Amino acid sequence: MKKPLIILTGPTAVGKTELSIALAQMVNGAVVSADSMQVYRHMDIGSAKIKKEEMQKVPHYLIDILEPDEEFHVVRFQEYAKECMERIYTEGQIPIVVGGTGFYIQALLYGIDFTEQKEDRDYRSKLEEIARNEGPKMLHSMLAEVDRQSAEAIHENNIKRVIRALEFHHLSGQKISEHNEQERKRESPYNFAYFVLNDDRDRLYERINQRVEQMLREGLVEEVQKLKEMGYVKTMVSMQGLGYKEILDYLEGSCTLEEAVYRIKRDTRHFAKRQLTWFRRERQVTWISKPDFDYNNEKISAYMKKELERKKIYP
RNA sequence: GGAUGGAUUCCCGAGUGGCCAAAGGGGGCAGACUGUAAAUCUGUUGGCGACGCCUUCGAAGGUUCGAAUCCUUCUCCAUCCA
Repeated sequence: MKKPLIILTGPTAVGKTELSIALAQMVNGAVVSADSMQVYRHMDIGSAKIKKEEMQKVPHYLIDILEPDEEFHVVRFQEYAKECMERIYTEGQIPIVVGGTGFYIQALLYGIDFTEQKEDRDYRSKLEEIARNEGPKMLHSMLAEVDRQSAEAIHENNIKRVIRALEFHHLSGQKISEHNEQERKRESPYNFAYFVLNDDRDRLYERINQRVEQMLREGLVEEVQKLKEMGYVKTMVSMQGLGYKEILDYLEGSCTLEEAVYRIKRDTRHFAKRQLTWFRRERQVTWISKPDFDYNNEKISAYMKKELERKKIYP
């Protein structure tokens, strides 16, 4: 018997958080955050983290679990999320995965196997050096030699992914392309509903712009200043988050505040678009277009409930 | 009133007789993605019954086989002189 799982996702700033509480209360759910930035403590404003009082006693997991100098990635997410879900099931609740990181959601939903690997820091930096000194072409042709298929699929300029493919081969002796192909065939071990909340593009972009302004009013600059004082620097994964890297640039004097804000807005819009591209590709998703429900969360909740009943997820 | 510089495709901006539907950047749109994913990367961007045709480079005329590019007049903008 597959266990129930509800996913609520969508592009950034579409209104997931607000809806998640209504949903959780309706089905006796607990929220598992699928967000690569909200895991970090001291990063509240820029990551649009839910506030304690907004939670309304709905349990939330994977928020504020790491310090900003700690590394976080899919594998860790997958591991932690599974643990949280076990606990939620034993409490007799339904896990609701809420967040915008599609890759994380996929890894959890399909239980993709990343095969435990220890890192080989040296090999990696060797590859990075090759890319720097001899150019991405060189690296790409190295990949072509060991894994033709991957080389064809990955553009030579995408150094990060070329390196990962090379690293995968180096560490496991296998081709990542073959591994991926297998993983793609997986069936989800859960009885799930995958909701993607969406809005008209224009409205979404407008909301993003406004939310950035709101963050500024709430003290985004001060938040980043504090992080900077705590010793967190641009190279850390956490500081690569939207809103953080740009304000850091401003605080270091390499651009004006106006420029930083412009870039945050623009890049957040781009990000939202990429998220949408990802969700479009996912199988078995239920799209929820806000205008179809007159922007009324009660109507949306009622629709979700019907879907859950239809799929025998709840009750 | 006079002088000079400018007006280019959604925006900025190159182009100064044919190789120009027009470089480059931005923005938009689309896509990829399996251990950094709020990351990283790719494609596309005047219209169409598309190896061809049609409409675009402030406006109207003109020169030329041929004009975004040269000439004339006009409109608007910027700076300077009165």
